Amino acid sequence: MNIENRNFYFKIDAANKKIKNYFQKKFDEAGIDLTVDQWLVLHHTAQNEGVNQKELSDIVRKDTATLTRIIDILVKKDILQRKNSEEDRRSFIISLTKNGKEIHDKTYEVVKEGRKKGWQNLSEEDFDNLVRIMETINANFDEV
Amino acid sequence: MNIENRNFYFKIDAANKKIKNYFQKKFDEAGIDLTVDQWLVLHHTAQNEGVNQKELSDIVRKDTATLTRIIDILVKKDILQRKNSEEDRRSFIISLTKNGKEIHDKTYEVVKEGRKKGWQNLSEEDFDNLVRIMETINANFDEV
DNA sequence: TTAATTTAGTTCGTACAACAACTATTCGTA
DNA sequence: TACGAATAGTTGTTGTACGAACTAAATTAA
Repeated sequence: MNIENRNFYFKIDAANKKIKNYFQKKFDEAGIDLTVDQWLVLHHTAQNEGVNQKELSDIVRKDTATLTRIIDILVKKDILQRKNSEEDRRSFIISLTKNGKEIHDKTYEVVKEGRKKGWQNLSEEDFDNLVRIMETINANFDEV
Repeated sequence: MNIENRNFYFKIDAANKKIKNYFQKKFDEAGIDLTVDQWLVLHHTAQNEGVNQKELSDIVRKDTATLTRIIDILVKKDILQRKNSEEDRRSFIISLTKNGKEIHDKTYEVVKEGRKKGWQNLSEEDFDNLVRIMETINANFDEV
């Protein structure tokens, strides 16, 4: 196939939406009041205790404006909390509330089930290839 | 790696955003007044002359509500046109205007350049694998 | 053939994505 | 140390995503 006709974006975008919708449906069914993006922020906060919003925005790959709004929602839901940084008065340190920890644990189980389901008929090697391809594309589009 | 820890969605979502942003930047630089999603609708309309909105929504993988709004915008921009279907008075047949054809041709060149750039350091086999993996995931999440 | 159901398309509400403009604070350098 | 540049975070705007409610037309069933 001619390289110019490799419409990988369309394929990736379609799968991306499908995955997101599936996880959202599972959250809804499980009575979990979170969007998939809210969960991503919760999850990466759980795995990176003590980071500020700027650092978190790099980790979750959302710009700071988007992240501000998602954190606002999660704070309202008593899942995350902002604390003033002692080193930098412009910054907030983000962490999970007690409630947030419980919701994360519960939700993580649902996520793991979804990952299993999504990877049926695919191998370890497929995963490695997928990651490599995604990261190569990412690098190809870095800083023109 | 434990299957449950294969967070493929996060990888795919990150690459997806990167690709979309790159193409958008190229459109902007080329003076093309289209979003990437608008271009997708334009492109698939060009390749499927004579379909109605419902059929087009399946083809471009956007729900009918989203598609209605994108078509509204493209009609305002004199790129697409709605014609009443003769078989079904609820339906519109979507097609390109003369201007739409010109914009599609011009823009397609930019898209092809982007595809080449995005696929650097990747092979024919990688493309086949990517397509297979995306389609397998899609199937895995079909109709639970 | 009427009545109930389904379908094509639109509109509404909420959330995410990106960019731009803005405030407050910190950093770099003269 | 004082001033200009850079940085953390917020807000506004436009566009897309999706479910839900809705209209009008087509289809199916009684």
